[in-house]
Amino acid sequence: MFHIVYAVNMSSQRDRILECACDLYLKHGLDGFSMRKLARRVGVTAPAIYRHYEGREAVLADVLREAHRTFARYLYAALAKPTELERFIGAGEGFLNFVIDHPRWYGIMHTAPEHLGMAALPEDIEALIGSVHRIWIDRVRECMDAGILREGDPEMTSITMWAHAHGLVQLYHESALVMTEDEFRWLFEASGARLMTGVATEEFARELNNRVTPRDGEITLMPKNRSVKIETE
Amino acid sequence: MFHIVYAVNMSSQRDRILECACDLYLKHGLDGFSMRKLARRVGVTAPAIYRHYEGREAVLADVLREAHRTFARYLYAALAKPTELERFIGAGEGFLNFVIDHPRWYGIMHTAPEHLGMAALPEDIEALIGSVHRIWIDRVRECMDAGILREGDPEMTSITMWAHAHGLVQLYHESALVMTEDEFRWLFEASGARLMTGVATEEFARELNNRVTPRDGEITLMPKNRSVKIETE
DNA sequence: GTCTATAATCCGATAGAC
DNA sequence: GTCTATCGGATTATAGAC
Repeated sequence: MFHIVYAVNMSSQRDRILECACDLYLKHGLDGFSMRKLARRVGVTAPAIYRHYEGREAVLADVLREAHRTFARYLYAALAKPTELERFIGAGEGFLNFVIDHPRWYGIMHTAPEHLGMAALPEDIEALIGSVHRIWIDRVRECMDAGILREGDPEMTSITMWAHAHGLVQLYHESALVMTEDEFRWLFEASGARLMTGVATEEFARELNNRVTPRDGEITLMPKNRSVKIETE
Repeated sequence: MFHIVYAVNMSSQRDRILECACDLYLKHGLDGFSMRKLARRVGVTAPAIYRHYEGREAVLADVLREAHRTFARYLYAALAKPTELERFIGAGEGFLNFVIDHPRWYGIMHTAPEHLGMAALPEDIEALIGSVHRIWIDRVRECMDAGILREGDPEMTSITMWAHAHGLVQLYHESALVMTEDEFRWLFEASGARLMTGVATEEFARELNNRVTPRDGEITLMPKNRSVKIETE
């Protein structure tokens, strides 16, 4: 009788290292992330890692890639929904689910590249970011067309909503808002609704609209979007 | 002829160290902050610092205190304004000015205490935070009474606006929004106005108000406020 | 109050044997 | 591919002389 061992994972060691690196980062954050600890977790000594990765920076770049890819998948799930409103809400839910499921990944995605030992973000990651921006802006645009959101610059409206969501999450994660996960889910929705309907009285809102400050000269609010393929499966 | 040297600064060394610590942190951030570098900046060797501070944590706590105190002073400036609306807008401007003038201080204020080597925030700093929350919530409340903001839970409305402002600043500081300081000032105001008037169409806003999700059971949205004295001068 | 000297750890990365 | 051994550097913090 033969025991056949398939060589399924020819280059598996790099994958194993990446997996451990993600675990390590997700558990102990950026500060607790060192090549030595990573090696210990993989079950080898530190120099062995360097056979598979150029250095710490390269490992972290892969962790970051994994984070962005997972994030994109959470958002892409909304695209399958049938109506504009459902896709819009679905994108918000995807965001919320991701930040709750993977707070540290969300953290590393908002860490300055220099802090990770990189001069700049790798091109493919920037492309991933751009594509996620595009998903979101497209949802806003189609909701404007569908009469759900007010007419206006979709990019501008996107940023207002993005900042609000991002800020809520940051405050929650840094424990400036002390509450349970369930309470935060409720807060996220309730505060989002408040943003939709506005916080000013109708009277003051009218007054505010009359003193709009138009701005000449365009601002590029979000970095340019590049196309990128995402495995939806 | 005598040269009289007054001993004006009896305990000045601690103050000098704190000043250098703030400089060091403001210039090189949390990562570039070490007792040795601090000592070099002060002009002594590292062990000398320990005569005046218990350790790194104690120094950082003082830096943090300085940051919060300055922040509070920026906000308190708005209290002198004559009308509710001006105090409200003044508080927003104070916030914006602070985050632009002192991005790193804003950063350390939103750094997890453990990351600074502390088990928890010192009580007096927590009190400072509480008093700043109170300033802001009071501004919202009086604008509700004055018919500028919609009636509702002032704490809830505060959080929506706070999250939006905080999120914008975070994105700007981490260069997710690439723009000049002037452009950001414009964006901050324009996006704030959007938050005031709402992003949804009136039709959809009505629909949204009809499916409000009431929540039974109170949530403590912000940590309890304690009173604290602030030097306004 | 400040110094020199040093302990005790950690880090990233490399050389060279196997 | 992995190991041992090590380089060269950083850090917090302390002991003891002056």
